[in-house]
Amino acid sequence: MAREMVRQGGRSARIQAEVHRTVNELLKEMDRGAITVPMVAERAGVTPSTIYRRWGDLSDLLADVAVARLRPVADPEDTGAMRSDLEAFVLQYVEEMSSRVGRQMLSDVLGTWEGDAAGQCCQFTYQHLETMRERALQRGEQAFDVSEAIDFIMAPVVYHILFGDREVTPDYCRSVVRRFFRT
Amino acid sequence: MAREMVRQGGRSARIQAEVHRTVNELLKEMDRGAITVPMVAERAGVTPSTIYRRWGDLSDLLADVAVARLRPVADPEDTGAMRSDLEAFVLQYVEEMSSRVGRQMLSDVLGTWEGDAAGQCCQFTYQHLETMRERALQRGEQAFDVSEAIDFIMAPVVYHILFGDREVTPDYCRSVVRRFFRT
DNA sequence: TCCCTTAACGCAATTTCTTAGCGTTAGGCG
DNA sequence: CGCCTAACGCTAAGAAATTGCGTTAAGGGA
Repeated sequence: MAREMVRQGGRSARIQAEVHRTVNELLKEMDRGAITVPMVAERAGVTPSTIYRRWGDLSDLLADVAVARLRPVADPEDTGAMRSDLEAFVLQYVEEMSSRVGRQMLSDVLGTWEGDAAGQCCQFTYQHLETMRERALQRGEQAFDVSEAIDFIMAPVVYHILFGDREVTPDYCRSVVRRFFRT
Repeated sequence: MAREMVRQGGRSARIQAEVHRTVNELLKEMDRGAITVPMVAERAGVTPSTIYRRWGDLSDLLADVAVARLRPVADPEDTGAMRSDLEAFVLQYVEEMSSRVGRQMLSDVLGTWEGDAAGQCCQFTYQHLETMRERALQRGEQAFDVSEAIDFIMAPVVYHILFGDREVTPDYCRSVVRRFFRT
């Protein structure tokens, strides 16, 4: 579910916003597994059936909220050089994703294939990397390949966040970027 | 849930096996989202309350089944050389994980933190890589670092399976291994 | 501007799933 | 062989999910 709204103004948009806000609020207060649709509905001031009809079920709703939250609001910071741009980006990404809530958002996104949530989030990353690549080109730097940056930088970081097999520290992030430039 | 059984013989073990078998069967027949606890219970010939008590809820059960299925039954094939060992391993891993069911198992494992399912699966990979490393040492090859193999080989492959942003073809797998040895 | 169409919502009844109490069965140990 | 109790089955109560139907209010056209 969470399809694009046919009607995007007024009541429908208000409810969507309110439900999203409520989910984010609950996500901070309690464990993801403790959240239920009726609970969200009551706090948001709507009836459960509204949520079920619009989003399908709880997983789809959570995935939809996650995608909305992961959707970038601005271009990645311009630090003046390609390498520091990449470093800043991955550090911020990890900062957001390795928290409890961030980790849960990731698995919510990966656990559903409604509206291709995973693909969408992936696109956000691609777009950011592409922006950084073009910036590098304009500076006259020897630019990098976006899909290689995914493989060398993003993939390891995401892997360790998801599987929890090692701390994803800032130092580790920097070492990953360093390794990328030694290819 | 899915804790280690206190009693590991007889009825308890029979039920666990039957429930696992049933889940795997259903996973082949229908979409993961269509499966319910009562459905599993009926087919397995047990009451729903047994499943709820033992596994907690559907996600925990699915994660438990996934971990059991991912648990290796044998050491990775010995192909005679380190590089071909790694290639064979990643090819088989991808073969299993990039199917619809495999993809679902992965997200089930990542979507729960009961019994550290994700960590367990990760351990299986580590163990296999470690086996291959030791084999390489015995052959007198210059062995690789296991955690680097994770970052260079497994992470990209898993990333693309999960996010679905590109086909993980055998050619791609081989190119990932090739890249690893050019470090 | 006002009306018409219909997407989206609220309400309520129904169905299905989940939880919990309690008695029963059957491992595992002395 | 018999005791202890983990684990199961049954059942009832509670919560969540689904569905039909009437109502509200976007959005488009006269």
